[in-house]
Amino acid sequence: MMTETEIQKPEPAAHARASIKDVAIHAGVSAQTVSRVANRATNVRPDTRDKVLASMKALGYRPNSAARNLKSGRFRSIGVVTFSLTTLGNERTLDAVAEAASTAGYTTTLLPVLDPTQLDVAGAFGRLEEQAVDGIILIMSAEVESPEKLQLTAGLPLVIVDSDGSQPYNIVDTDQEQGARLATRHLIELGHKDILHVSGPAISFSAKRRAEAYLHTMKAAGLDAPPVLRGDWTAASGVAVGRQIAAGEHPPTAVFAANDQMALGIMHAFHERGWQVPGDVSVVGFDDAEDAAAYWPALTTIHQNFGEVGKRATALLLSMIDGKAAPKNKLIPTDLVVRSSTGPVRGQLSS
Amino acid sequence: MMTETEIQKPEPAAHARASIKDVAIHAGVSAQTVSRVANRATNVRPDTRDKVLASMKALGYRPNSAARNLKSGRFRSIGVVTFSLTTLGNERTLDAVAEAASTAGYTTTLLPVLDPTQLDVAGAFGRLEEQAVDGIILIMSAEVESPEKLQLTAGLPLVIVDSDGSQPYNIVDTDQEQGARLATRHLIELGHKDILHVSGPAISFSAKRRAEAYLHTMKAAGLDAPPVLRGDWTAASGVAVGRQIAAGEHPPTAVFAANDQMALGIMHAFHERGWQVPGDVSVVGFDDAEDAAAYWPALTTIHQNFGEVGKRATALLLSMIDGKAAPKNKLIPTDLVVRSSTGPVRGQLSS
DNA sequence: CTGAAAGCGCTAACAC
DNA sequence: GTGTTAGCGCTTTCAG
Repeated sequence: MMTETEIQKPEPAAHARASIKDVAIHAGVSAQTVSRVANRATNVRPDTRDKVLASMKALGYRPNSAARNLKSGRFRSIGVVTFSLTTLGNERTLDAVAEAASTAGYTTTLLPVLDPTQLDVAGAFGRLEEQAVDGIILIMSAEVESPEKLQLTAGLPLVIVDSDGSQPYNIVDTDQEQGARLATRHLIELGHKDILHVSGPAISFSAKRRAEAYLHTMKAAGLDAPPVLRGDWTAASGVAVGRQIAAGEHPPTAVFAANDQMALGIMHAFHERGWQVPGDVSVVGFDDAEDAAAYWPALTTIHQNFGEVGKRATALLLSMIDGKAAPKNKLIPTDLVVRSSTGPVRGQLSS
Repeated sequence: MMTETEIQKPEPAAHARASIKDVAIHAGVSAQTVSRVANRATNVRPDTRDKVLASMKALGYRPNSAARNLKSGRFRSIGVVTFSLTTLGNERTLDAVAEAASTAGYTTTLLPVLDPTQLDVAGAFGRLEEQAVDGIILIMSAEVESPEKLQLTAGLPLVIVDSDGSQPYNIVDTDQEQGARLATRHLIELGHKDILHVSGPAISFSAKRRAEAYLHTMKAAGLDAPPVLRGDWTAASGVAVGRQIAAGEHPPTAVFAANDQMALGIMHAFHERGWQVPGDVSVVGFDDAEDAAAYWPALTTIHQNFGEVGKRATALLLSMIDGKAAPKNKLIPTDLVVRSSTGPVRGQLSS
């Protein structure tokens, strides 16, 4: 039981906001005039505007975006679906998306999918559409097993970053094939013949496309490609695979890792084994991670333009939201960044 | 001129959503009944519910969250203000925030501040409050020069991650002092006396607190602390500082870097110089970056529990949004992770 | 169990 | 230049 003398603040949410009406009353004008001032309409007399501005300040007025959204039918926010920010270059793409969106006056709403299999459940994906967003960017990195299920977002504009390209959606992605070709050719041009590829998880479209391009490029050069090894994108898996390579009977003279983190781990394993990089074996990565130049040795890698991918994806989505037609399936080219982890073939390794 | 025979879809935004009214008409019931079904109210006859459900499906009905927000006065979204996702552990904190928020049924809205000085402008920060969020988490990493200005968010619940602690806000952060003490003591216990500290940017509170704790710990052990060197958190700056150290006359036997990226760069510079780590000089980092174990050598570092920081910050903000009182200034402890970059003092370095 | 009415805060359209 | 009216889509009363 509570005593009646204790006055309890009744509002559950402590911040009771002043509405446009309150300001109107306070300033002795109509709500419409307050609205005009808030929206910087020109047809308000200066002294009226000042009066309203003063009242807004006095009452701590801030427009209620829910009401604005309701009127406009727009949320001015784009949803980004991710599985994890901490792996891969997802956060770099997200950063670019957030920046591009912000520049366009949009906010970015994170719609994390805690469990990838969730997406395969109709209901779960359907929930996305209830979110206060005008469109969705799916940074999936291919963890979705059956993208057909994405049909469920039929109602909202959707742009996919990273996909196998077989889906009827708008896709913006790094040109994986071109990048993998660049990496493989670089090694071939250095004279390497025994080039091993360490791929990403089987489920990943990017990994698959990089591996395929590697295979094609080897074949085109008349080289035999040894069986592709597989990591899970993490540096730890790179260490494991690297040790496996280092323990093998026929060590390659060069390794093309499907991402920089695995390349880092692979080099770690090679150092453990006492191999010189690139003296004994050359290593190329993929991504151009922020720290790649500080790895030991500085990593030769394929520069992915995550910023451009994020920017393009956002621009595309925004134009879809505006109902404009837009070009689909934009592929962003990569660049080879030669640093110190690759070199010409030298002697034969003593195993 | 357009021909009249061509029928043009008039909607600017291509996705015309069915409203609750449309469903009501389609199902031959009132809008209320549809609302009840949508909200899983129990008092609806099963066959009525099925009828409504069918209509919802047929029309592709999805509730409009703007309208809901307007009624409820809540957005069920928390805003996260960041300056950059790509540096530091920001994205790991963000990931944890997004996950915790999602679990609580909240969405996470990114409010990127493209230019840190923006925050110092009253108007700019004021805009945040117009966003469709119920509270704000500021992951500032101390790039704000005058946090007093944050007073401007008076209207919305606010939690700050990383701060100098002098502000009257709710703060959740890693226990920087404890971590830096751990790192410094570890080196001292290994017998090191010449321990150099490479700090982060002068503006950063974390950097400042780590440096102070290092200084205190050295002093407490009766050791002289050489002047603190300074990087900008990046691996590149680590390389630069590392080269500076490697070129110096009196090389230290150990270096405590204020973050892992700089430690990586410092080790890179030492390798260039031909120094063994930890044979000639030991290196400790701070953060326990995802790849730290794959650096060469595997980096001894201070594990920051970003996940816990993000989770706590979110929990705190959520309870503030619910108007509950909450403990403030929660500091999350760190752990020392000993790997292979630190060892006992050996011989004197030949310079 | 279901429906009708009212209103959340804002703005477009139209008065004056 | 300013006020009035109406309604965005939904939910919370209150009636039946």
